[in-house]
Amino acid sequence: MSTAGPRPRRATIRDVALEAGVSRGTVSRVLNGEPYVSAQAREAIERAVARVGYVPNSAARNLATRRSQAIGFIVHEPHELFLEDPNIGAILLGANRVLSGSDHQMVSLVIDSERDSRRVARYLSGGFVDGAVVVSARQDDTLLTTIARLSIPATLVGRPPATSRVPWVGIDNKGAARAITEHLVGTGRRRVGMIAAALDRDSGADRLAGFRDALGPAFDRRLVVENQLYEYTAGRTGMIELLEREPEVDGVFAASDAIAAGALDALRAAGRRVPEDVGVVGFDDSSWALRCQPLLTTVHQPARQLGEAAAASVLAQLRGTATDEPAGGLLETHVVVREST
Amino acid sequence: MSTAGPRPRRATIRDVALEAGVSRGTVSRVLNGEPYVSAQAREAIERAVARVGYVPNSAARNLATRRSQAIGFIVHEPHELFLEDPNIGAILLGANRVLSGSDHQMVSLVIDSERDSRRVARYLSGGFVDGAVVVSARQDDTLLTTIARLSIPATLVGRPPATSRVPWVGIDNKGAARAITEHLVGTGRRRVGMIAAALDRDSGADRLAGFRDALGPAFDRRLVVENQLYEYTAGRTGMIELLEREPEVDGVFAASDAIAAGALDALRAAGRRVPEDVGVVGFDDSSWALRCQPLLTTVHQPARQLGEAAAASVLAQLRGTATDEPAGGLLETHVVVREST
DNA sequence: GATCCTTCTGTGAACGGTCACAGAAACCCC
DNA sequence: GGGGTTTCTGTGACCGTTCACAGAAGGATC
Repeated sequence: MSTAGPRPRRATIRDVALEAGVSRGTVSRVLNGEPYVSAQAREAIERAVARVGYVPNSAARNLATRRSQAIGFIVHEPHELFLEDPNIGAILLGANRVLSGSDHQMVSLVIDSERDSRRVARYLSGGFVDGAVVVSARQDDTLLTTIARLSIPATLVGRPPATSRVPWVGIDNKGAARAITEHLVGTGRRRVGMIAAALDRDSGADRLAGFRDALGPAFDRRLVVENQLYEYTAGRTGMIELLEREPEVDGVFAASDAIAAGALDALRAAGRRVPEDVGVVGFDDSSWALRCQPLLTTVHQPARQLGEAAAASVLAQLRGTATDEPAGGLLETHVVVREST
Repeated sequence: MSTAGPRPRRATIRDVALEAGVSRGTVSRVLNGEPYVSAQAREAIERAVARVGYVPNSAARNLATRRSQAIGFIVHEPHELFLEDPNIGAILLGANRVLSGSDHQMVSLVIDSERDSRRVARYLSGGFVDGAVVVSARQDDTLLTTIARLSIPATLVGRPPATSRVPWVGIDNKGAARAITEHLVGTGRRRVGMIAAALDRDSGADRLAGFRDALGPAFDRRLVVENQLYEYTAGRTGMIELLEREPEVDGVFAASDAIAAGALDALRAAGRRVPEDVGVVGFDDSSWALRCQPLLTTVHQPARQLGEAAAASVLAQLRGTATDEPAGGLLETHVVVREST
């Protein structure tokens, strides 16, 4: 297939008007479902649209309305994780469902470097999107500053820094972490460790805080292994590290299901039985949890609903119907007991 | 949709012209890096751009140039798989790399129902994208018809139906399947089965054909279990089914790594040792392969490069520099021997 | 029958860029 | 100094919509 050639000119609103014997204005009104159009004109226009194969030109509409009908879905994670993490995936699906339901296009943007960050900032300023859902922003994210400066309607998934006034949706990571740690301790574990991750984000920091809370005086800093990311390999190496530091460990709270899966494999390789020798719990209740052997006890997090809520919040801001509480909404979590404890 | 509130008016090309004391035309030329602009004017304009905080308006540019600077990335799979399948993810990353490198925005579109299909068709006709990369189209896909009708530059990942003249990139699924089956047989297996999937697509059908080829007269239809999708659970149930049909089975070709991972878990649950009792091979060399215990022998597929090649092909079509061979390019694959055989 | 709604329609001016064209300025060569 | 390039600049038309405004037609009310 060679030359792009001049694409065949497509039918415009004028062609439709001509064909239907009315004016552009009337056609526009029909297209946008406005009242005050006679049934007769409406019908003629609909027939004309079909006959000339008219499709609205979005660029022209965007220019005239100064809106793009697109919402950015911004993820601040390495590209790989964006695809691997089922949690982010579920949030994305939820957001997409709500957005496409209200005739908005979702545009995914991944930030994985300083360069990406600038590119995305430029993209946001360029009027490509009317609003944005921001996932896993860091506490010190420059993106949040950009958004505030441009006053683009945006909603965060996860708790923003205290100083920020951006709306958000999230879960009570601290409370949930406390709950699942208490469950773990409740199965009679004495030496409980944690494979933590992403401490530069609210989710990571809060999960560690909840863990510490639950253990109280029994908390031992030595039994906490820290990682950058919520990922499988971090679980594997983290577990090996933990076994070295404390061979007697009999309980592990992994900061995510993927980490737990890695930890389970490391434990198996080390000849420990789960749950007999060591109890393991995760966080997320993502597809990893059901892929584990044994099936993972974890915190169910309503990831899809988080995406839906965030998208709905952005749309509400766009319509100007946002309730005026800048604070965020917390969605419910609960502990799901399976076979690993 | 009610009032969105008047966003603060942003600087336009006219403001820049005024500020720099030149005309719109000259500003436009500088912005697009055209020659024939004096150093003096160029400098004044660059300063003015910074001073007024000018950002080009894409809708206006798109309208005038009749281009959108966006390329669709269309995946015809269930939403879940889109996120779970690391193979698709790698293709996506490759495509994105090439596209963002040449200043195009990639827009992902997932088709998961007849309704989605229509929505995407409308999207394509709406001039939202200048071209498209299409992944995992079915053999009878109506999408291909739409693309042909609109004559949108597009490239398929995977071999299209014989009748279609759309450019494509892919791998030799049949040859690769034959090669890995031969490897499996070469380790002394006598009763070799296959967990096949996605037979309605070229990849699935070709992998089965290659398997059949390799076995020759030893091929036994009874030892082929069929599934809809390339997914973990299909591997698990497929393996159980296979063990029921033929308890003596000592070799398994899984149509994807995810399927192989499921098969491995089912084999472990059934008390079979891998590779001692049963040899297992997969396909893709995705992140699943390294997550398996034992590590999976598989076919390495250059997924990322497939994405890059497909994107490059679309861009070439857009520029009109496409070589005039409508046929596709085959990328190399090779067998990676690890621990499971 | 004059007045006032309500319903419906057409028109011109944006929206913010690009592009072709015309013309000015500078340079070169005889 | 006249003619021909080459380099640089400004202008008006256009891309395909929406939107505000003006005005026509018809019905109800006095």
